[in-house]
Amino acid sequence: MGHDQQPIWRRAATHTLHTSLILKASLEERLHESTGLLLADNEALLNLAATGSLLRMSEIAHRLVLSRGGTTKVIDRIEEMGLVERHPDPEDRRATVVVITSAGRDAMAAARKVIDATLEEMWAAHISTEEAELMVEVMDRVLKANRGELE
Amino acid sequence: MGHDQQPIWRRAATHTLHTSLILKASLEERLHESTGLLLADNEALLNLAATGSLLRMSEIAHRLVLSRGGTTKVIDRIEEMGLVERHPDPEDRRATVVVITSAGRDAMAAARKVIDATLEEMWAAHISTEEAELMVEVMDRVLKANRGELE
DNA sequence: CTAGATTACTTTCTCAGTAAACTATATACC
DNA sequence: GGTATATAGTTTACTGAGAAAGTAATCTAG
Repeated sequence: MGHDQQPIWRRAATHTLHTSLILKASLEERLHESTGLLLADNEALLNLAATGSLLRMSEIAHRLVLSRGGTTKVIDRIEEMGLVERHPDPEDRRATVVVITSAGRDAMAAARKVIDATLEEMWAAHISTEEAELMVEVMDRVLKANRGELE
Repeated sequence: MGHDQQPIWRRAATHTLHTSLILKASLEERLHESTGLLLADNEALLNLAATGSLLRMSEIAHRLVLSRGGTTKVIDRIEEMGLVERHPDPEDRRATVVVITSAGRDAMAAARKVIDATLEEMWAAHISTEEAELMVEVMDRVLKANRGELE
């Protein structure tokens, strides 16, 4: 019943975790349904586009906070769809560089539309600009403080 | 590099999602390592303890935002550990009620310690009381607005 | 009172992701 | 230069969770 007064920070954490769970699931579902992409696929494309279109596998793994094996599968998946290409790195023959294709850029744009529409409906519509600014600040602080927790 | 000015609400969403991802992974890892429980197992115990120690499978599924099949497995797991017991519901023989055992209450207390320690270190230490209060309010608003997104 | 629909739970199949073993290349030390 | 160690990526075995089919019990209509 309502008689357990929880510390405010625990309530903040559980509410945030729970909201993220629901939001992420909805994003994943709508994105997958309309583009065939998973959120991780889209993240990979976004990172590629934001960095001169070219990244090593290990750098992608790091940016997506994903294991190396998991990254192999993400790239397998979107390479199969023609959204990226793998090329050997001439400077280090152990490495593979991944390059986004123009189909990849198109897919990314389509994904952005779906994600933004969902985010506006489920998230932005209920949060003021000031609140959003504070959330960015706070989340950024927490993130920086825990950098290295998950490498 | 930094020339893509994103809308603040998208940045708020991605930061929140990313922070939640890291926090949840750390919680899961530390909890599992020190008690053998998964977060979902702990959630099930918490819900049982908070409601007279007794719930139906379907009610647990609903509270954990988990599929029915997933719930069967959560309860299988913690029943195996002796933390809960399944009993037939005398009022409806299709149903199963789950009851927390005293070992379950002990496990719950141990889990709370680990979780709170982690939360204090990774979360509470970097957020003020006012910020936490605002986060609860905002997350609650978003949650309520999207009630029913994921049933 | 009994045939069909619904509800509660479990089982099976599949999938995304991790961890550890494996292959190939690169670097360090002697 | 040659052996040991480290690094990049892939492969394999496993795990947690979802979806759909399966089983059993209950409810509803006629």
